[in-house]
Amino acid sequence: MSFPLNPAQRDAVRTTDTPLLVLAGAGSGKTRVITAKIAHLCESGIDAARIVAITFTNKAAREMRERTQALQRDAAKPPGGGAVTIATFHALGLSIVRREAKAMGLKAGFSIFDPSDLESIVAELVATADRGRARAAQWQISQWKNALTSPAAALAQAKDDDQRAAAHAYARYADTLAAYQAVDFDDLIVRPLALFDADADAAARWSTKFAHVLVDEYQDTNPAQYALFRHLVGTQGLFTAVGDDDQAIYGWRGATIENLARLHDDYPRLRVVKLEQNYRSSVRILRSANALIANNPKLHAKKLWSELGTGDTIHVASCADDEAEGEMVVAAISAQRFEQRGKYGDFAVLYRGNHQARAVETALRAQNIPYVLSGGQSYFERAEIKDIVAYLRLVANDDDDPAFVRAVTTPKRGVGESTLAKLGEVAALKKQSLFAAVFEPGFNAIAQPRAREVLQQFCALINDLRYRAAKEPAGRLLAELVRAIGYDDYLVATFDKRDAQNRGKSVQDFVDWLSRKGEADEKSLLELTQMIALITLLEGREGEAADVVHLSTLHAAKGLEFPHVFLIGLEEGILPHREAVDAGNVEEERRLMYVGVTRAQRTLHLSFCRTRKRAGGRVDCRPSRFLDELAQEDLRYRGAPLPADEAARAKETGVERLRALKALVAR
DNA sequence: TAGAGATTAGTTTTT
DNA sequence: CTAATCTCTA
Repeated sequence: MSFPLNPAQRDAVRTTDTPLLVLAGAGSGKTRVITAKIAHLCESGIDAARIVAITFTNKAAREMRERTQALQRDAAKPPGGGAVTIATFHALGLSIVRREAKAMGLKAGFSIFDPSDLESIVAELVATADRGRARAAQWQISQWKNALTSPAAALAQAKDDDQRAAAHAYARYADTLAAYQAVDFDDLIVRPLALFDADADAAARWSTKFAHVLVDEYQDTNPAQYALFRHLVGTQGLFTAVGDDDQAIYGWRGATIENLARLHDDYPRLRVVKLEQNYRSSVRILRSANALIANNPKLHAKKLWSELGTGDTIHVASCADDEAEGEMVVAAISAQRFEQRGKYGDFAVLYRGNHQARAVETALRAQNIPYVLSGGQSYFERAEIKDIVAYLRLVANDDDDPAFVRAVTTPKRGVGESTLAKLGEVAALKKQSLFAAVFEPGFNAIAQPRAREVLQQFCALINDLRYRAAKEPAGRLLAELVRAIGYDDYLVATFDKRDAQNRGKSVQDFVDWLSRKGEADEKSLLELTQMIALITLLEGREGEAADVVHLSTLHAAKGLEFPHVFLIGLEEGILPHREAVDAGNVEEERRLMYVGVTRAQRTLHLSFCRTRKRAGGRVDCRPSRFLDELAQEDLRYRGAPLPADEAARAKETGVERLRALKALVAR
């Protein structure tokens, strides 16, 4: 870990007087370069408070923070002034919105709506009961926001009725959210930009705040993020953008590779440094990765090399179906762990879509092998956590109607659809929140006495908590809240014993986590509530770095590495995904495969299924075209049984192995 | 209003 | 074949 930087890395670290783009291949030590550069900037006399490093995921931000701190300890030099800001784009945006809330017309306790909160709101705006249609409109609005397209422009470029309906909804969207005193995820980037356009003072505040801006995973920025980046860079124009065009996998979220080309135009003094030495994978793995990605047209040609030795051949397995594939993977993990005296934590199983984890999970559970699922449903998306968070949101912001509805109906307390409908009528009439409508004479007149009483009690509880939130510790209030609403009783009554216990445990973990967080960072309940909306990881558990098999989507695996990687479901329609093929996005799918292959340090297992269960029946599958694009001489067939005659042939060269495989599949 | 049972859709990645 | 939504009854 402490071996010296290579010449290219050193170059990247020491270039501080001109804008810099670092093209960092997979495993080329980019996080190391960023952290070393932060340390270097501090040493060269820049106040740490004037340095910002931006990442895309909370996990990456956390890792960078840890490594920066470690480096500063080693340097035995107290960091001057404040601390370096290390945050995701969205967390950074949140701190801007928070600081400028008043200027944006938001109260301090504004809510952050997640997509599920917005779904019904958008459904109403486009006047549809069809969920698919509502979500399409929601997605479209998000695309427009990330592309910095105004509602008027959106309407002008709308191609069909659905898009026109979405554009009309988009025009009213901002006002609707304002009524709830809420912002969505995209707003965390877009609203600061709007403020900077309208308010020169605020614009200047943020364009001069940082002397150096570092961005990780630059290839994944979308136009809105790029605009924010440019603004933070300001007129001084000093930054370090680190990225890899071969790992751009968020095009569907509006990220555009053109941002790489744009950097040259917007900053003519831009220097480019390439990092091509890979410190992660064996030669065979890299050879296949290079061969694969060579099929994509390239802006900056790049060829990774490694000094880590030839390594094992890459295994390719054909499986009868997804169930067999799961069992094959688990059997291979058991055997390999035994042979190499490895740990479960050395293994990762990667796949295109979350649903593919299921078969592997089943097989792992059958063998009692511990595992973690990353990139699937996150901790904060679990129903029990969202229940509790709904109360917190309501305490922070009583205009938050979605939070009100969720909180008031969980646990069940005798307020149902008809009461909520009446409340909604009054609220709409008076242009008030649901919370405020509870105390309206008009509502009193039409509500059932019992429901009315329950509602008033509920609001009293929320008001009490709000009153105390300013002075009492967040953890204690939360614990009291959970008790006051009888949440444990609700769990026991609603779920079977085991499930109730699990959910109760995760609520308890949440209370503990928030208590610690509140004490450590001196955060108020309000700040913690807003932060929760952005956090996607179970932070508490991660510190343990448990010895468990990792299951992850390819997207969520970016930036990670494992000694042994299993890449499953390599079939046409899955990787590349059918929708992507139809939309002509095979190149992005290829980069996704490339990301998967380059996660592996020592061994790589590829597999595909010949058939797959779907909607009750069975569907035939064909191996992915990407298998053909790997370095065939490094592949070896293994796994599911081949007929004897083909097994003999399969022992020969990789090309023939693959042909034998395909012949088998063709039947 | 709330929970049990019937019905019907279901195809990708996430801050 | 699931899982989530919808409908019906106590």
